[in-house]
Amino acid sequence: MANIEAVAKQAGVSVASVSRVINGAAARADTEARVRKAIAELDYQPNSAARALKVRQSEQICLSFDDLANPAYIAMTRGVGRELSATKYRLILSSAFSSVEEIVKHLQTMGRGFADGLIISPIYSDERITKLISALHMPVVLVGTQPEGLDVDNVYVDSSAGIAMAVEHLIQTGRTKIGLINGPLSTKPGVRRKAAFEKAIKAAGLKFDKASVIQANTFSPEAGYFAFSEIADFSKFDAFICANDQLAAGAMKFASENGISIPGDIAIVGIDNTDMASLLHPTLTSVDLKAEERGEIAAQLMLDRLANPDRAPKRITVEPKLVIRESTAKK
Amino acid sequence: MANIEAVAKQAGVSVASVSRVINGAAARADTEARVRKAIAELDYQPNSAARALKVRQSEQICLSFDDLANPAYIAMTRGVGRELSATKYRLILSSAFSSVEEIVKHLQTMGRGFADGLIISPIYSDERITKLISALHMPVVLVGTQPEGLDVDNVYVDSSAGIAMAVEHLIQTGRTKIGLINGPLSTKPGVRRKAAFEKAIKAAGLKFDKASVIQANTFSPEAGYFAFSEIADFSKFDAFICANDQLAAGAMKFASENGISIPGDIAIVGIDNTDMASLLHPTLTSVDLKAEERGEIAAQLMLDRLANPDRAPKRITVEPKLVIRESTAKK
DNA sequence: ATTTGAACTGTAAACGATTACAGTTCAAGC
DNA sequence: GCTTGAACTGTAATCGTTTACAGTTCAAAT
Repeated sequence: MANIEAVAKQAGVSVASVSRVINGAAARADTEARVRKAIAELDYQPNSAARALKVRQSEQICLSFDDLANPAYIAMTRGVGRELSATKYRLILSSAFSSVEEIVKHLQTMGRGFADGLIISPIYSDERITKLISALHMPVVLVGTQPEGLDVDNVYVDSSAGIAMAVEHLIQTGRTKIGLINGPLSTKPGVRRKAAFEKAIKAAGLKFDKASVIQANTFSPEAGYFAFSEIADFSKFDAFICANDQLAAGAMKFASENGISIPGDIAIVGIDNTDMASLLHPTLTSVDLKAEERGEIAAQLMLDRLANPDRAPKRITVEPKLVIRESTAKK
Repeated sequence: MANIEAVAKQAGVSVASVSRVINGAAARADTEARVRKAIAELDYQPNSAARALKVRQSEQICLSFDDLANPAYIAMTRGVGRELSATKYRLILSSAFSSVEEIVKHLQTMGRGFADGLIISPIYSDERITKLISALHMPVVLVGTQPEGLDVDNVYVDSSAGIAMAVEHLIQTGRTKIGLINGPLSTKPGVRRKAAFEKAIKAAGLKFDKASVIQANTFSPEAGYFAFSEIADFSKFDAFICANDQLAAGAMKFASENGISIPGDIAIVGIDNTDMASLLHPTLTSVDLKAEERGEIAAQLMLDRLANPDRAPKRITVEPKLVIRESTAKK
């Protein structure tokens, strides 16, 4: 494969001139023409490793999250990808972590300068992760709740506000016996949603009952199905908020198989407003946490930070939005 | 940031020794200990660009496909990612192409050696792409139908056989007036599914009517919904095969909104057997094209090829499987 | 024709690793 | 203590770029 020296020789100029033509610096018209011709003749492509070594930039941005099966993260990836596609930066994906160990290991290999920046949306909270992130010699944008002692660019969505909206909406449509199908408490969203739910219930003037929170052990449809199947007495409830749409979909499946009418007997609201929400039957009321938009914003923050390394960390807050559909129609 | 020379100085050895310790070559126990100590003290991480330049390997594999919104590709990504996660290779994602132009442009920048291999699953067929792939100085694994004149590693699923299974199943459950909601004819799957459908209908002894093929203009739920909404006379049909699950989901939504009973009036079978198939109402019979498995196999082929650059191209065929659910229950 | 300064070009030194090759150390066997 | 060969270590060249700096060209102004 031809290198820059071969091109220079072919064009009868110096390597410096070739480099300048490639990188758009000024050159005499005929110099440029000869270089371009030589490049075409030799089918030359600059070596990106050599360039990265010299200019100390990889032109790659790494996106890291925990669960490639979760549509919310896919949406986020789409947002990041779209924002990056018009730039020189490439998107590297690191995902499918099953444990905190793997995340830590991954973050450790991050230090090798193969990426210019890291956009990370961790759902597990662990001190080691916090420590490693702050030791990273690289710009970091954190999507999600910022842990204690970390001060990096951050895009945040107030999911508590979203849950409050959901509770309010359920009350307005005549429900008072509201439950929560929550995700695992080992995750940050799990912890936060539970707290937000309790707060919202109390704020609405209802009394909070611990038994109204049902823990699923993953954020999957299967877990939602199982959670519903474990409920002994559905008469205690007239509505459920589910910690994400997938749990909601699973729960609705159990309901339809077991003659529980939605929204007649039980209203359901999901979280994330993923594509499936409008395809389920009945269509699913869901709190849109704007994953795609958060991805876009994260990418913008990263690009901004890369252009401007010394500015103070920013935090951008995204407002959730309740999208009302059939699954919470008035009784 | 410390480099290998700083480590060497700190440890009182040569850079060569440091490099050898890092890369696992033999060293005296006390040399190794001192190097490791220095590495820890300086928080040293080898520079991957320098390494890539010298050893002529980027340790990155690029996965490229057209539509990040399509769950089938997400599943494929999961397969590739899982297979790669135990290796030294990182996964780069290139996606969200909207046009052939973008794909071509992308493939052109591919030549720069930032990846050691390319796994590509193109849905648009275009001569330029074929040409560029064969001009690529890099191992390529193609997921999908291999175009004329390309001879690279290939993982292939016989979707025609899958469609034949679907037709057969529909006939067995008492349907004879079968339609196809097809994807765009500008894509390879669109073209192939149409041909496969016609062939399967004839093979089953039914007579093929051109009007039974309805063209959607994307592979999305919206397009499926719209396709169904354009059907003037549903009495001409008692079943539809949809070119993917998303089209099927959209069609089913239209049906449920318009009092068309599934499977009572119309049976539906999807293609891809994505996660949503079992969550829809009724649950969706679907032809599993094994996207995740194809991703795994593609990654294996790539790793094998990287370890063994001179072997002849292989083609691996995956068998589709019909997963029967409620949407095609007997009348 | 000469001056002048802008515009361009070439030389050579980096960037940070790997590795061939030659030189050194070291334990074992005498 | 000496020889021997294996095991280890260090020197220095190399990978393919970019870019500071010095040198050259060239058109316009005198």
